[in-house]
Amino acid sequence: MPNSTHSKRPTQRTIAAKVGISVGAVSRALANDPQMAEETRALVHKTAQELGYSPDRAAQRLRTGRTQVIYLILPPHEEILGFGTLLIGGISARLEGTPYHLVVLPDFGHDESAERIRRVVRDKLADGIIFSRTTPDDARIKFLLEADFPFVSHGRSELATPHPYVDFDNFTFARQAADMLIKRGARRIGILLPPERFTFRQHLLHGFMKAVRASGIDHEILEGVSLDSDADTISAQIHQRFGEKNAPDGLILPGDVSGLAALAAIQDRGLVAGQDVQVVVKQTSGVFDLVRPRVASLYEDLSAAGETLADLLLKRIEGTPATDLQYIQPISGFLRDA
Amino acid sequence: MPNSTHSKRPTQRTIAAKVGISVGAVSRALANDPQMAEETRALVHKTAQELGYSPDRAAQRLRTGRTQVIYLILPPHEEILGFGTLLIGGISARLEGTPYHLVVLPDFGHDESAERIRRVVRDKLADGIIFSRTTPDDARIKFLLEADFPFVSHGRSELATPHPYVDFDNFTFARQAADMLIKRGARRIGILLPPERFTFRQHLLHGFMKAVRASGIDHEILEGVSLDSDADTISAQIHQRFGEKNAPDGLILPGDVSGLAALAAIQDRGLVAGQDVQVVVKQTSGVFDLVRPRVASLYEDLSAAGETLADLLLKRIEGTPATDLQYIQPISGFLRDA
DNA sequence: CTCTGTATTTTTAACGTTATAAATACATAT
DNA sequence: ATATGTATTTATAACGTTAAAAATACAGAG
Repeated sequence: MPNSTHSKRPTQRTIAAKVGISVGAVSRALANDPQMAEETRALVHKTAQELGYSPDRAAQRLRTGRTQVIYLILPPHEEILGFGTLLIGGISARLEGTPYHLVVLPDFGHDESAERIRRVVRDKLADGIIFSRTTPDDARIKFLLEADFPFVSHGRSELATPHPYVDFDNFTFARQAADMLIKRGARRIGILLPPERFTFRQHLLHGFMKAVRASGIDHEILEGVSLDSDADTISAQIHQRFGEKNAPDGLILPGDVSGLAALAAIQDRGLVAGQDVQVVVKQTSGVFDLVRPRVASLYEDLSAAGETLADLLLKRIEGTPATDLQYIQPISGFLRDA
Repeated sequence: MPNSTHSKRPTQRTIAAKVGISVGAVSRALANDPQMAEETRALVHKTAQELGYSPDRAAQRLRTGRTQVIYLILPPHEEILGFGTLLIGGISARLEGTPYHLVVLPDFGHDESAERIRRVVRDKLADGIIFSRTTPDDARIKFLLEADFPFVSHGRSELATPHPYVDFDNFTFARQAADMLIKRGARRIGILLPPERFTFRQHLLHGFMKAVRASGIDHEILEGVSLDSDADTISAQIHQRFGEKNAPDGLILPGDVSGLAALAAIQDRGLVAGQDVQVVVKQTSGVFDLVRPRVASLYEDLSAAGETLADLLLKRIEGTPATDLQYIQPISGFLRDA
């Protein structure tokens, strides 16, 4: 007999009985329908408060079709330490005080996130979706646009139809990082990039090339590895590269884990970061404030990104057009190597 | 807008119409009620499949009171890198294939997690709750036991009534860590502990003291800081300690961030970890595989912890008694400093 | 004093599901 | 034939909410 907690929870019916009006009237009073008498509304609100009433989400959802749920699909890869937690923190901060709940679904496997999104839409599991790691021709974005389902992507696409997004300014990051390396006297700079398919690879590359071209500096893109390679692979590859001729003396690492992996490789080679090799990393977690030797780092504020993602999504759900919901997030700060 | 046939989601009514039986019969067939004829059941399942039917969660929830939601309350502090993401990954892995959804709520502010839990219970927002950072006399646990609401805590309490939990074996961690330091020739070992109020502080302390007493080694608990102090504070405090007389030459750091902070302080003092000061850290993220100089580390597998938390919670929801749902998670591996 | 308009409230009818009671069919025992 | 089961299905009601239609009251206009 697990049915111990007998219905002690107040409903609109409870309020209606107490105030002496109909349930429908209570519903509309709580919704602040201007058609209801000011007086009645106040009384209903007061007694609702007294009784500790809170609406039944299931009933609302069944009746209205609005789930009051936001879905967040997390990428399987964590090349950024605490990526998920930071984003979740930001989203939740924005959702605080709204009736929205955040459902989190990590995306194991490869590209099953498309399938997950399909199910969320088909079964109307949420009012809106947030996901990350977009591609220029992102199938998920196409699907969601087609289905006219509210979403905001963390990252851009190159589709003709505009869509809401929040994206870090990776172009400027890469350009500034390259400029920093050059200013410090690097002769040949290298950059580690994300896998080909992701849009932000292009942004990083363009920023990098912009600085490279302006200065005419020797450069390279690290081969055989990407931001998504596991730490050991990155370490090993960079270690090897520094054993070859014409190795770079300046490195751009757009992620916490890859930054650490590169530093480890450099050190294992007997080189000193900041001296023999200039390094600029993109960090989100703050680890590089604690890692020695200190290296220059630029911050991407994922918590703020999360807040903006949620903010734009709520606006999208309320009908704001996509063109007003596109945000490129600036670099939020940087730390000089001591 | 002529639709009605195309975009409408199939319901039990759709199935009933197609098969030619009543809605109630469909419901029971889908539930595999043995009272239903085998034949009918099969037919209903088949057509449900064909129509792409999936039950409406809101309706089920309204009718049955079961939300099919698990709530995870994340601590505000992230002394462990990626704590949230790892735990979420584990929980989600276990929940995969079940009808349960994971709602994540980071706990900003101080101890508002008690308030959040109260609301989850009062408004029946979930079928079960997971939370962490327990105290010996944890108010949340008392409340949930009192309310007879399913939960599993990540961490133990010292309450008389048994409750489900998953807890890392911090006792053994601290004992082994201390033994390692002693074996490496440390003369005075120190440990950084969590704030007083948390249960796992005692476990760490007891493990530490067990090893200390057995060996009679000189020892200390780092003062003026805790695991929850921010990285800068930890760094500064340890830096200062190493400038005083009788400084420890062996350190136990039970967290990623504190480990990094300590290493930074040691290095900033001109000392070498692994040489002048022996260090053992507890890591969950893998960062210490990448940090130089290498230090000894013991792993806490948070992803596995998440899976167990979810597993025990599902069992609890199904009525398994609390005494069968208590798990102390062993150390999952260690990395020797090179 | 009826007519009509306006303000407010009540009634009705769902949303999709499931638990319970009631009904049906058909066999077997009396 | 009537009663008594047994197996299966249907009918009914409800979970709590809200949108739409219908009803009520009461004002001022004619």
